[in-house]
Amino acid sequence: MPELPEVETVRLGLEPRLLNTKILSASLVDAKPHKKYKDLELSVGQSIKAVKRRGKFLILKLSGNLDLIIHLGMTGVLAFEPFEKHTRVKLEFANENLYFQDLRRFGRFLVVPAGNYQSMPTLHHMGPEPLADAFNPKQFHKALKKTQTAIKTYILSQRPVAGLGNIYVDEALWRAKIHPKTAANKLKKAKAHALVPIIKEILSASLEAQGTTLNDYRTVEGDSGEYAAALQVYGRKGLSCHRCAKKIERIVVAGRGTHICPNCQKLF
DNA sequence: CGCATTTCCTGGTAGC
DNA sequence: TGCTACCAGGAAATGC
Repeated sequence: MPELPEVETVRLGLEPRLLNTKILSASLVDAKPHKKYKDLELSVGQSIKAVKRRGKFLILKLSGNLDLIIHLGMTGVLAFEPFEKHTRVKLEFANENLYFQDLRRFGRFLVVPAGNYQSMPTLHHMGPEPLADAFNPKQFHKALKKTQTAIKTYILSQRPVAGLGNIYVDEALWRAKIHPKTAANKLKKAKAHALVPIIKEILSASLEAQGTTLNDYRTVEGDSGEYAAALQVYGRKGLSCHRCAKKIERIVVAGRGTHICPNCQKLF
């Protein structure tokens, strides 16, 4: 599913084609106006002045002091060629159209006043970008002190750091030898510190591979990401841990399928 | 406020 | 074979 490397790959594909183009029409296709598809008509006649990303959200900065916010959810795909099925949104430009496909309708596509994210709590309270200097060991350790929530759950909340979803959080915790149920404020300082460069390395490597394609995710050009081959725990239930050869297990944390090596990741 | 649980949504698949 | 039940999960809503 689209997490930071996937969304950034999509952003890079969109930017050169959307910059300084005018939205001629914005229409819902097999979707009704809803909290997740809102105020699209306000984007009509506006020009796209920047194509940004914050965590897993794409933010198109529009000329009329508006932001067009796109979240790919689990199955969202953007492309300039029409899809056969599950198209939800079509944006028309002078020379081409942008289509949004979303099989399971977990995605969002909405227009808000620029920078006004009050109605989007996750975006509003989002932590630092993981590849930026603001995400550093000292600050991360400080953030983890704020709650006793399980470390995996807290990272998924986007508050201590932005952009990680179920795949990369499992990968990072395995690399750092941290059990996902460890209370955030109980994590040893050394472990918290170690997790920071690990997160940066995993996300950078995945971005280099254009992300992880398991099922739906595609680049704007329709290509698959190649990072799936590098996954160490996610989707490897019953297979051998690449570090100690014990079998990878699948547990549930905060209602999410969670992959761990029971030998490398002990809960203290 | 903090934290846990439920909801949304649909194609694939396990089980009978 | 054909049906039902359940699973996947990001973010918001709801519950306590």
